[in-house]
Amino acid sequence: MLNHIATIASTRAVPTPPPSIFFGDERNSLPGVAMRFARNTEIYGEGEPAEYFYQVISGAVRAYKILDDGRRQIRAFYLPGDIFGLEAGEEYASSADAVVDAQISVIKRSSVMARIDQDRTVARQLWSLTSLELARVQNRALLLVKSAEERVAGFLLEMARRTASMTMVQLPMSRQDIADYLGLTIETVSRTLTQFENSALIALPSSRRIELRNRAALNRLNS
Amino acid sequence: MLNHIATIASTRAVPTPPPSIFFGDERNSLPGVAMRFARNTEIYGEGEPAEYFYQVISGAVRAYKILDDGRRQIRAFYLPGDIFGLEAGEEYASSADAVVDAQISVIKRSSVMARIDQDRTVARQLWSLTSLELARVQNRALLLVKSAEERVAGFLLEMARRTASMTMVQLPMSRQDIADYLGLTIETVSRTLTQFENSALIALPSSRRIELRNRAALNRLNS
DNA sequence: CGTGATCTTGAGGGAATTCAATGTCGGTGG
DNA sequence: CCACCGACATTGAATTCCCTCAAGATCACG
Repeated sequence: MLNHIATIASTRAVPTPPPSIFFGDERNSLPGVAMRFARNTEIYGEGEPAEYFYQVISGAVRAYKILDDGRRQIRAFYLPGDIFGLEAGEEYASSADAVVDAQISVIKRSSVMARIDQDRTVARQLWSLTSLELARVQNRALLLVKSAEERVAGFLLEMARRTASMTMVQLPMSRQDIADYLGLTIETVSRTLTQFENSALIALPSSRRIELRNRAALNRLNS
Repeated sequence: MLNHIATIASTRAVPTPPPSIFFGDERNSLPGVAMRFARNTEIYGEGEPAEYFYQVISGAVRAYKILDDGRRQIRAFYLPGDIFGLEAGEEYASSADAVVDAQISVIKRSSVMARIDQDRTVARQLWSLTSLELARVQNRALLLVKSAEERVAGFLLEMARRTASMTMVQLPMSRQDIADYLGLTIETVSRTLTQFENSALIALPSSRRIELRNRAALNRLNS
């Protein structure tokens, strides 16, 4: 929708130095091309030929699917270091766009596939990464059968873990994004967060900054 | 829980002749060893070292996870022809047991991995199969954010497609299994089915046999 | 300082769960 | 053969949790 031309410097702390290589070992790596995507711009669309693999350098990406009735399901958030768009099939199964202005390393799928024959570790990495993605989706599916409290607690803990921050989580995404990721409404997400605040599980210095004040209790909710 | 010793012949029609090979092409296949698992017996447990890959020959298998509070989430049902237990990591991420008495073809993971170096198609197949599993889980996650009607309709259509039966679906699993798969209660599943019956979308000659009488309407619910 | 986007809060309603009772089916033993 | 038994399934009534609709509040930005 909105294509901000200006490039906004990401203020979120990058937890791990994003590797500049996609596949292979250090001696024999496949470098990607860095690209910039403005906030809310599409990276690829569902059903398009899967010609590229991607890795987040900075910013954040969401993969999503729009249902026939207009509802949106966010399938994943990708943060710096995360690889996405790894399709074994010929087409992307989801759409992806930038949550905030993002730097993305892009590599041609065909060049990775060509490397498979020479470098056996590449094939193994493709499998590993897909398997990791599978585990992530299984975990989200687990969230989706739980109560709103459990879902939000699980989300906060996941974000804290992935940004490697012990207590302070800086969210790049809106409440609507969180709601569409957790299968809840924006109001329920908001209410649950204020409830957590009232119970002193978290503090909310601003709507996008969340301080985890009682990890043990949150973990208990995560059951 | 119950370990029936007697082997009950599966009465469910096998939709596709289950292939006897796991990996590689026809000339160069890796055969598995056929094993029998009685109803409700465990095939592997979550956290155990992933030493084998499996393929269903006959019967049905469920992969599941037990939550801390005792709830059970069924992550997948595997039917004849389906391959499961394909872990890239060292441990199984779910438990698996036989829904009904089942014949399972078992192959050592290490023997498959050894074949990778000689046969490049094996690596590709491992990736492909994991990617297929990923797509299946994404689809289930999509179901989990929908209404009870939509979930049950989606489940029926999925089962019809996978058993390649146009109208009559023979369910190997109980209502509780379906409920744990769809993230609903057993009562809601039952109520939704009778509602479908009253609306003439399905017929229920017995609780485990379901005739799809109005696919178009079911598809519409699947939105 | 105004404006639109985002977020929070409130009230009411609805869908699914919970709790409880009844019904049905298949297998087994009298 | 049929009557009983346990497992499984259906149905009903009450409750709960989350959604919907609506109104304010807050924030970012021009």
